[in-house]
Amino acid sequence: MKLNEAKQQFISSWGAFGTHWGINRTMAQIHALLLVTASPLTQDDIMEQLSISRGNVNMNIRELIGWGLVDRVLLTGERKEYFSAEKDIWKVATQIIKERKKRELDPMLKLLAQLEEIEGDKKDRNIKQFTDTIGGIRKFGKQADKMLDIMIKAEENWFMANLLKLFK
Amino acid sequence: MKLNEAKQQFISSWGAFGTHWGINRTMAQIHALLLVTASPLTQDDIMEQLSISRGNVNMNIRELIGWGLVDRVLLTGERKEYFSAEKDIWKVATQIIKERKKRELDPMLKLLAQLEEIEGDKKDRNIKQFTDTIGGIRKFGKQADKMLDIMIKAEENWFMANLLKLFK
DNA sequence: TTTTATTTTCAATAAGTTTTGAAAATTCAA
DNA sequence: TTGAATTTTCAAAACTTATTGAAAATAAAA
Repeated sequence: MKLNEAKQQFISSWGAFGTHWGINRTMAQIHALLLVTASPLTQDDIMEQLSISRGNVNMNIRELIGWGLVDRVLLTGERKEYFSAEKDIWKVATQIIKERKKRELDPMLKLLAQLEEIEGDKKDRNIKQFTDTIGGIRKFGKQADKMLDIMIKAEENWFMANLLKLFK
Repeated sequence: MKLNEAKQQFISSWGAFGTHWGINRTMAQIHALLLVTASPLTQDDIMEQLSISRGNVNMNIRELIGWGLVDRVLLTGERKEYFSAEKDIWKVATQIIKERKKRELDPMLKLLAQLEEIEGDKKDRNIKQFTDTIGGIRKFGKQADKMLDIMIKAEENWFMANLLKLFK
């Protein structure tokens, strides 16, 4: 397999993969393209390589920046903006975990806590089933929350450890 | 808050939550409804409680059965089919992990292995960037794969399952 | 300042996905 | 068998989300 063929395949699969995770195809494809490209790219490069419109690139790039997965890069002497993706997959993963935790898990845990404070006779079969299920989900969610914090910390420490090595 | 209000809220939030995970709103809502309802329900019950069509219930229930999250229940003397959801959230989670691993992670790892076998000079900056990134993602994916297997095993193993209950 | 390059916005439209509902198929009892 | 109850299917319609592209805004150069 040739490099360009392989790139195309990766971009296309990563895009399809994304749709199973509530991420839009194009956003995942742009991310994939930036992941496997050594040098930063401009909006025009991305438009051309993925055959998509300027507006589409612009919106999705900004979304990726919002997720902390892509950075604007300013090349000296260049008028255009360039973009590049974090290549360390652990950093990518912890960044995604951090964001999804904040956007989804945290609000869900808050809601579940409220739902457990239900009025009525705790002996009632229906009420019991409800509070038991909600309680179970909440406990599970809290557990997951803790575990993810540990993963994030581990990655940050690893990063710090490596950063410090540079100064030794 | 009253039971029915709380149920409605849970169903609606669980549905919205699902859309961020590539699951359709209705499927997640049906799952939520079955999770918080003590007794099994018929298609008609679900139609009524969620105000959706018969066809919609039927398709999504079958999808949920395909994911191993919902079971058909036959009540003696009843002509209609009843449906109920697994209520133990750990079992729900491991079931989802198992399925997604099979449907998404395994094929992705297979593809990444192929993409690493690329033709050309390994010293070339572009080729190096590509194989490094793909290799990194693959290593990470394999790691995740192992970790998920451990979680699944833990849940399936009686002793470990009981040990885990201490943390639930 | 004016001009030109570049980025951003957003209404219109295209594409994709979900839902409906009626007809067909199936199941079970009489 | 036949017929009523129930489940399944699937084309068409409704709804949702993504994409385009041209116009407006912004930034840099002349």
